[in-house]
Amino acid sequence: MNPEAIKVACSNCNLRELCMPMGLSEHDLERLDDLVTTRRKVKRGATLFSNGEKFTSLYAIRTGFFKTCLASEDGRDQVTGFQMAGEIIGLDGIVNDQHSCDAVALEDAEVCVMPFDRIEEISREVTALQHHVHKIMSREIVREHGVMLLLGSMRAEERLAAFLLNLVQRLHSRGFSQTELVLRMTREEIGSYLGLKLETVSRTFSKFVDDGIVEVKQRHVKILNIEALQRMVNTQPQCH
Amino acid sequence: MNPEAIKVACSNCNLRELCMPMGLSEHDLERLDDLVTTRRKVKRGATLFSNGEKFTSLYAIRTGFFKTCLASEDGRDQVTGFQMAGEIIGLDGIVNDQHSCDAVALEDAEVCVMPFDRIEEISREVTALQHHVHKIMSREIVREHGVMLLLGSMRAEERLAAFLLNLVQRLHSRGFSQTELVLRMTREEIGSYLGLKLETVSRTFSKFVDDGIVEVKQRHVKILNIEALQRMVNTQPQCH
DNA sequence: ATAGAAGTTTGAGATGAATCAAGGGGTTCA
DNA sequence: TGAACCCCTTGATTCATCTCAAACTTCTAT
Repeated sequence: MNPEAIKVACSNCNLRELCMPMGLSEHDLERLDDLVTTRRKVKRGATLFSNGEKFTSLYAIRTGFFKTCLASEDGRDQVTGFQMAGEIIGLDGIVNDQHSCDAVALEDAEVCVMPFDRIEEISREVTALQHHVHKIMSREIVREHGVMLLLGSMRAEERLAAFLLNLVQRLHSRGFSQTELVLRMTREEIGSYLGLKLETVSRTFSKFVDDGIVEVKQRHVKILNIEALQRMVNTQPQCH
Repeated sequence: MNPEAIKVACSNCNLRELCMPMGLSEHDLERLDDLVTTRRKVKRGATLFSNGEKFTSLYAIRTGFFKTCLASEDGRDQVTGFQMAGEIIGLDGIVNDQHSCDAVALEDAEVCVMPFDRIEEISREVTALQHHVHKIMSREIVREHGVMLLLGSMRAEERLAAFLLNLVQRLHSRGFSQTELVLRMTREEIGSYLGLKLETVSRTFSKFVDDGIVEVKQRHVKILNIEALQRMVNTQPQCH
């Protein structure tokens, strides 16, 4: 076993509690170590995969930050998600053996390449992995339900509040601050995700600042009143 | 083998090309027949499962029509999808072992109950089933991407056009007309799905009628100009 | 260092959809 | 068969967000 292999091994990875190995026993974990054949670095702005490309693998993000986006021929564009360390991307490619969106690195990143036929192979033998793969896909479905709720029924402030809470919660579970975050994406990308124009995102940030709910210095955001954000998301504007 | 068993068997089901058995060989198909333990009838207006309920099974729709919807405590409500014969519902429940949305029958319906632990068990032995389950989940993820694009970037007319085209296409692949359909849901439910108010849905239908694109008699819709609908969906409104 | 590009903020005005309101039509169930 | 209820349509008005525009800030690359 060469040093690189040790470095790569899922069983030694500090993301194992969040990522593919989650919930696996010591013994099962060893089986996972032959799953990740290679790692791949992706420079900021580069794509990990893009629409139409042949699907071969899922990717576990080791470091960095991605967006996935749909771009239809006619110029419509929709960011469908932002992904950070420990999260799995590429699930969209399974159904048609080709990817149906683009995955773009928003900062220099590194991913673990997991060939999907290997995942299916090992899943047949390791029940815990099989179940975990199902959970990962189900989680993505449930996440998207939440985005549909956001896009279908929330107003600009509520959307941005939900977005910030979601980001900060995911960062927190990775050991980062519960109140401070650095946005890796532009206002336009936030807007695309939230179904808003970049000007509206900017104005809404400004309003939050005026209301003393957050501090914003460019992409650095400090949440001063997390309850206010939670109230916005959880409280349907009252009928009268 | 009793007559009921024969009637239930996936291998004899006329939906097998659309549903769980899709792509399975004769031989593999036999294994599926012990998957569906029971069937369940659901009256119009009744729920197949609801938010918070323990997850045990996926359901294949044999007859009838469902909506799935998210209802948050504060009264927000979002229809996340409409499902028809041959489609699988319940995938949302896998991740947390409990359902995270409600599935409501919009007309009297019958579903095949597929215990999920049995699915996982058979999947380990029947590669084709394993792969098909993955595809079903991936397809749902991709479908939801499409809804996000719709909710995030389309205008009312475009949303309704996309909705009608999607419905009619799915009905067509089930042997129904390519141009006529009966809506099983109210304007309000359409609106909830499309992120619009019911009045807007109604007005948009009226506009389509005025433009000679469809005929509408209550819930009966006849598409007169399918190209016009397609153009609406595929053409980004021009900047000037 | 500096120029240019990219990203952000803010203002003013336009607009599409929501809201409020009322009336009509179907469906369902007693 | 009739009546209540639900659903749908349409009009008038309001409002949130978009669009257009301009200026400013920060990053990037030479």
